[in-house]
Amino acid sequence: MSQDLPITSYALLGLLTFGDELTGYELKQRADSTLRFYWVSPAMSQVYSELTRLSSRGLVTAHEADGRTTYAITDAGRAALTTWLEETPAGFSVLKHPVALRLLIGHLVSVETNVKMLRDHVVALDDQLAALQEVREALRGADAPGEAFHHPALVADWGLAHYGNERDTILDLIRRLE
Amino acid sequence: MSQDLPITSYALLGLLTFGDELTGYELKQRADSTLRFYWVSPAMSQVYSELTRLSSRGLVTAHEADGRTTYAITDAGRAALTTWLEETPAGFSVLKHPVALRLLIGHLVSVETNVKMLRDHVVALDDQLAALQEVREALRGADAPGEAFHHPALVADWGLAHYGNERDTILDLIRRLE
DNA sequence: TGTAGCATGTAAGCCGTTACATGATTGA
DNA sequence: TCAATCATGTAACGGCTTACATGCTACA
Repeated sequence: MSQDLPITSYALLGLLTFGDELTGYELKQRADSTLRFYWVSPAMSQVYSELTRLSSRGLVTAHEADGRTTYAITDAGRAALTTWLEETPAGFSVLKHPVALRLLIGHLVSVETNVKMLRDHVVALDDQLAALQEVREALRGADAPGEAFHHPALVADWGLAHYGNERDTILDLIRRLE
Repeated sequence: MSQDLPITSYALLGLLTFGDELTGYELKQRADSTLRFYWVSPAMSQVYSELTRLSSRGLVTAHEADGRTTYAITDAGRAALTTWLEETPAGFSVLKHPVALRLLIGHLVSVETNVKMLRDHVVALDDQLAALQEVREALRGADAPGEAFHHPALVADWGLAHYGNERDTILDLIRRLE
């Protein structure tokens, strides 16, 4: 039955479980607005190739109209996702944090260089938080337990806490460096 | 001069700035004990190939003795690292969090399945925290400002805060799900 | 005596990115 | 009319992993 797929492929398939039918282009937009905070937003070209793969396995169906192709998840797709969720362990998260990596070897540069990097990162975190806050707001109205966007809302709250905590931690580090 | 390298290559080079000379095998162990919390711990085979690359660019020198080859950073290596730190922007962190991704589509499975996944993740976080705590303890004695392991200690504290905060957030999510 | 750790690599292959290419539609 | 957005791909390539291979040393 369903051989396993790269996680990104399951992720894209998962974005099709919210009741609508999307083009590759739209799926990429959805990935940009949600997936990128906890996973990665795959390149446009990868979205198309994953859709081709999912389609070849019968996990999505393609519908063509006016030169655009929309994709919908199939029953087999939903089943594959469900068994993936139920039967494979999640595995630990991977954090690739260039700021932490650079601070690790901060002895090579001046305190000011390190502090500047951290301050810039706080600004980037503020941007990230603002973007995520917008996503969170968009879910209001359907985010109660049992409603369509309950889980996305939980994850968005998680993300807000995550990036907010990181902001606090960085501000603390700046104080310790100065 | 120094073309740029993949970040992992800079990371490994950075691990050689703490005053000693390591074999590929030992470098991998150092990566496992520090780098993996904020970046990735490259596969053994990649450590060797990165060392070959760094060596071919004159950023490290190899010394052979008793069938083991140790590597030391060169002045050119230190210079390349410093300009990298000073002149290229850090870029934002990438988080690949399978637990968050799975929770996003948690509507496909039961509350119990979601809660179990989160509980398992808390256990994994505890392991991670314990390992990082050990690393942090090993730095005591040379972690004051100006001392050799000041920056690694700062980053370790960051990591402890990071994973500790995540633990709290997950416990909160479990409460909201139940 | 055999297993675990030390030590060093090669080869194949996948995931994912960037660069390249094309064309329609909409709005300034 | 020109730029931005929508829409869909192909090709090349790099980074990184897994699997495969080899051999030595220390220890239970």
